[in-house]
Amino acid sequence: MTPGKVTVYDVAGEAGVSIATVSRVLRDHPNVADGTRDRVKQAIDALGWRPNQTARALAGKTNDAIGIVFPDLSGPYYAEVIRGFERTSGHRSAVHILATHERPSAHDHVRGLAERVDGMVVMGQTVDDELVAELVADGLPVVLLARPAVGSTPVVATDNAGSARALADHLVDHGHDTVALLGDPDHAPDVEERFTAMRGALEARDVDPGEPILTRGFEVEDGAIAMIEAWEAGRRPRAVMAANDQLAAGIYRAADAIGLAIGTDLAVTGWDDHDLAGLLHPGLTTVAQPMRTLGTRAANAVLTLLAGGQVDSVVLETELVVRDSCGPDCPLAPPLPHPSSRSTTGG
Amino acid sequence: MTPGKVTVYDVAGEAGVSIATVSRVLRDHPNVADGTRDRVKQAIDALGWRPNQTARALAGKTNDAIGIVFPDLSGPYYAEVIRGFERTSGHRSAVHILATHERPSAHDHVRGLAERVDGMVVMGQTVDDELVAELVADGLPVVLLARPAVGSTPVVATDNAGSARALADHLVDHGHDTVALLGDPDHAPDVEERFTAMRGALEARDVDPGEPILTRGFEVEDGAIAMIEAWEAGRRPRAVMAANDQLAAGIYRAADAIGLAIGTDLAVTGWDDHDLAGLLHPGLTTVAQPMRTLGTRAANAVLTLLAGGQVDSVVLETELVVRDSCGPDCPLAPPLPHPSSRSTTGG
DNA sequence: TTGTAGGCGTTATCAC
DNA sequence: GTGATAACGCCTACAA
Repeated sequence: MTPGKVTVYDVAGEAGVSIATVSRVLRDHPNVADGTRDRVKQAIDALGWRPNQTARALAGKTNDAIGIVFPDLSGPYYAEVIRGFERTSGHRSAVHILATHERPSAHDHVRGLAERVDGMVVMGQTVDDELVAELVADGLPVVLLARPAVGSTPVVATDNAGSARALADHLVDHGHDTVALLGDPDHAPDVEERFTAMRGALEARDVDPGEPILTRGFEVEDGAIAMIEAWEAGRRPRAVMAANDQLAAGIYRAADAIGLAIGTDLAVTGWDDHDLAGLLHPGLTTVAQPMRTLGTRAANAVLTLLAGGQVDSVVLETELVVRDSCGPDCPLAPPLPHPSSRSTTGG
Repeated sequence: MTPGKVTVYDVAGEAGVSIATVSRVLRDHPNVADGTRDRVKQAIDALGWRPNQTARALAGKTNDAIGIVFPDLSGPYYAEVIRGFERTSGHRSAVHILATHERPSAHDHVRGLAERVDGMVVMGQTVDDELVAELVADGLPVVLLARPAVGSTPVVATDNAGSARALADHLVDHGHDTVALLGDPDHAPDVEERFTAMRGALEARDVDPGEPILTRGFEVEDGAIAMIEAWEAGRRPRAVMAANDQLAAGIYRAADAIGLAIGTDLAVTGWDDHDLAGLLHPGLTTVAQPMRTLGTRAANAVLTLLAGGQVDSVVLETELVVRDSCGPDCPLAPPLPHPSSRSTTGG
């Protein structure tokens, strides 16, 4: 049986035709007599033949695959993007997902991936500009996702600056006059964008955020540690804007340890609208990103590129999700103690 | 420039040798004169040659890649597994991640992936037994992850039954005598295992869990909806054991809507020890799985298989994480209002 | 130690 | 319509 070993030659022999004809039938080429076509088709599934993908790729055609490179896969963010991506592109190509995890070998892995796909999506700070440029120069269709532009390569992104400013303004409206930023802008371009916009909005209202409280990653634990250390070092913000929801959750934990009440003693905001964000106590004020749409758009973009089309960059809207962690008596927050009306399933 | 177009022939020409020698140098074959080796190496990086992976694979050798198939990528579970997996195998091979999302085309995608890798890890209910058997029969090294065995294919799994029983017992110890199961056992073999064990433990203590409250998925929203519907249908459990933490979080939401207090009116347990589980209010009692280790073990297993070695199945220990959602005055729960001592970064 | 030549399984360009 | 046959880029006996 072992269907992996059947080749065009076997099928051709079985059907009494040449391999060229088998190939034509496979690719639905018009110039094949109906009778022949039937015979070949019968031979194909009699033998259970499936064309060897590697050989097909070598012969100069397509890999029938698209690659997507992520910095990491944890958190609520990526899974949804992938979902959107696969829903859109998965019917036409295989999707190879690569997580670089900031490994030094990332460069090689990306290059390796590039050889196995027909197009590639690059998300965040995973691949440096130089490599992106090389890939593009090699003729590989590339789409950038939530990442600064490189040359004229199309970018699909979400609006960081707008919501960042809105969030900062909202905090100032609450009366907070000492607010700090918490995260690691150096390892995530979108975080850097957010921080820059937040700082701008705060300074415009005469609030100086000072130096960001640096974290060593973007997990709950990282946020808790950084916050506690900052506190012990004498930092006394009344409001902290975290780079994402998990770091924000870390602040909840730190507040617990320090003896601070979130919302009253210390305002906190996050980013992403994590699926459990609304169930924290108090509910976390954050920013929702259209993650699945991000994936869908990226997929459509590569597919268009593959088809030889032109793609323009897009910036998708983000949405403020105001709950209670931003401060007491929030004019925008819903009334319930556990604000939970917001759906997490998204669009 | 375009390095993608350089071939062995170019390098051979540049170095004044044959392609065979180039190939030998590349593969560190011993029988090459030192001088020749140097000349070839210089030529290689003078031209920036990188062997074409597709051609290499076609020539009958290796794909330099391992595949890993997941049912889905959302939730706290998979990202960690992948992390462990890539840490271990990533230096030696590329890793192709495939999420099937229960698509009907999953079968084809898995077959397609099988052609591009040297070995494969299959997690959960993503691939039916028949296909697994086919792949194995075709000679592909396969490792099963958190999935029922198929033939003698090695399985890496976590202990579902033990912790499930412990969790059920703990609930009964709390005095709960009407407990329900919530989830979708039909679409996740590990959930089925947990439910079976829970049911057994409950019945041994004369508690009848009745029919599980069925959900349509494993997201927060799915849990909330199912719980509310069950309540409206007259179901009145005093304790609910959810299949995972997200569904459990959904119960928190439902409880809010219904007007029930988690921990007192309604006990809840989850599974996975989601990174925010300890920050829910009250903290969620759940079960921690060694997710990264799961990935590490799986990776080691395929690597061993690739090297021609033998691999035995393993079952990794899981750990009860008792917080407050299981009921008031829990003898095992930590004293703080927001129990948060447990690290989420894992081992 | 090094080179020649025949695959690996398709696709695609020619003739017929 | 159909069939040889030359790529595609590399690996690897087998020779030299």
